[in-house]
Amino acid sequence: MENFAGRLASLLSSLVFRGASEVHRRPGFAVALYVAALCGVLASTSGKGAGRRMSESPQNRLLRSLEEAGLRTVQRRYRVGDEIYAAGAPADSLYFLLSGVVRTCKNYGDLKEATTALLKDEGVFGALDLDGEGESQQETAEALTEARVVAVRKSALAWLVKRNPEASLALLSAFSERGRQAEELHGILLRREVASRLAGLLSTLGERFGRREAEDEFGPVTIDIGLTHRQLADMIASTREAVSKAMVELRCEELIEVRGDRKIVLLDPAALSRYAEDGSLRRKSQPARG
Amino acid sequence: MENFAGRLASLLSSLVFRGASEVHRRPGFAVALYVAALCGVLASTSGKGAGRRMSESPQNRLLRSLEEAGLRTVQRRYRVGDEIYAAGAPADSLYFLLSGVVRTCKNYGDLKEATTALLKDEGVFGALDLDGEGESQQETAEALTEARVVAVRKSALAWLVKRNPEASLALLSAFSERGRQAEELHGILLRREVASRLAGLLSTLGERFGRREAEDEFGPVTIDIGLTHRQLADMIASTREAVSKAMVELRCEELIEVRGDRKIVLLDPAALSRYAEDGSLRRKSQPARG
DNA sequence: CGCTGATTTGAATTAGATCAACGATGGTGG
DNA sequence: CCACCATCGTTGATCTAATTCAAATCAGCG
Repeated sequence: MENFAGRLASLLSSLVFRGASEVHRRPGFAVALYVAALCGVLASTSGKGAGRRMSESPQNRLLRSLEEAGLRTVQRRYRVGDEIYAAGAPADSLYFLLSGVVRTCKNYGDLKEATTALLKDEGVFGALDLDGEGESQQETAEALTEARVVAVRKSALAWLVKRNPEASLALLSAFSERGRQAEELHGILLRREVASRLAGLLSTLGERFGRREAEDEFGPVTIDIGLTHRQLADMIASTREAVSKAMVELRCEELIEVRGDRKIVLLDPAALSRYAEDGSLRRKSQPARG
Repeated sequence: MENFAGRLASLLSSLVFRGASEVHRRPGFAVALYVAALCGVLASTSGKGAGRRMSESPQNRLLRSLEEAGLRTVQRRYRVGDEIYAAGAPADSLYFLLSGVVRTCKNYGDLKEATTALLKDEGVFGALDLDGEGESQQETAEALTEARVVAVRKSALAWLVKRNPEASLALLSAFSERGRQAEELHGILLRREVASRLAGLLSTLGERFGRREAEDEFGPVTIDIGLTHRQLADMIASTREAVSKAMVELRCEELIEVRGDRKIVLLDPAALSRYAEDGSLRRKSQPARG
């Protein structure tokens, strides 16, 4: 397979010509590169392993590349409520979520805080760039459940990106996934009524954190994380009380249901997202327009 | 300089080992790579040119890499109001703005539309990923002024990323810049009062499109694009009328001024952004708290 | 058991969307 | 050049929806 030869060639050439100048700045990297080359070779000679890698998530491929390059990464475990980083902390690393749920939130107005992103089991967070070394985090990240997180220094990622094209693609993919999610939240915030925003939020939470009750494609979906009304409110720019009232409304419409352990069940995801679009269900059956 | 040797080595190795397998799929690419290698070498031997390149914007470096690789890119000019792509169009390309102002907007609820991004003279737009080839655009993009735009097929970018590490960094940088902007807009949308959201919006528009009146660091800033109240309203999830009233309020507070040609002048950018944070200026001098 | 924090409900208040009307502006076509 | 029309900016009145304030219930936890 040319894949094998290609990887070997590019890794070696980087090593010989470019890595050399890095050696005095980053002792140990030259060795790491040799290791990387060897690992790459060994991995791709095992046909089955290579095949499985193709179906791996981009993030896993990226992290594996880091390991293979022997770059030091810090994996850490957090418990419920633990702070991963606070606003103002140096933004010199990116964080990759391996398992658990993490949320990032922005503080503003001195006492208000707003959840800006919610990640589960995968995804990158931290200031999403590779250059802003000197800057500081704009938001706070905390674990909502037990979580395993890998912190990678941006300089290490930049180094890897320059040498490993697969890693570049993986990182780009991680960035764009986050972009997609941000856009989705943005769309939700544009709705005027609280109930609409809430419906939209629950709808996308269902898509991302949902667990289907049955194998039924359109059946009920349970949102698998416990969220307080306060947290929901923080995501849709509203208040606890308003969320509480909106929940009643959605329950009356039989769009959702709240289980004993506070988890939310979307009874009819499709109708819920329609509700979010239309602002409400005032006109139930008016498909014909114009 | 090792830079020169490194580039040559990595380009050639890609060509020999990896490029070979691409040839039958993409005729002409092998030749492109030779050209790229040559251009790279020639460019970096000219000391001054290499120096200038370092200070080039990442986007320019990226586009230059594309040219150097001989990849076909489509540059197009648009006039005021022209549509660059519509929602639903195939999302197989990314668009790089060279000059002019472009806005992207989302339509929802059948007749409402919301501006999701505003770009000037540079920046990437279109669905920001390299993989979603089969998908379609979720938003519409249109030129607000005369604009020059380069459309690049995602497949070409992916191809380039795999071979040119500099391009990867440039693309990552472009993505993260958009991410930053999206986050900023997100933060603005979270404020409750229209006047606050408007102040926040004008504040960031000032940073991005502003022109200082004097060399004074904190002096007035003029927003260099003409925006109607309707367009402002579309960015902060509000209405023309509400924007009109909020503008009066900001004018009374002497935070902004509207010039004859409708351009908005931020009289005190710092105070304006404070206004956005606090929700208002009710307490003018209450720095001590607790 | 008495905390604390989450949820729920209600009443009062206010912000903003909606509706309507008018002058100003700017572009179009005769 | 002017009549015409569409859009823009502005203002006021009205009405809905959401925030705010207040208070009661409930749940988990040390």
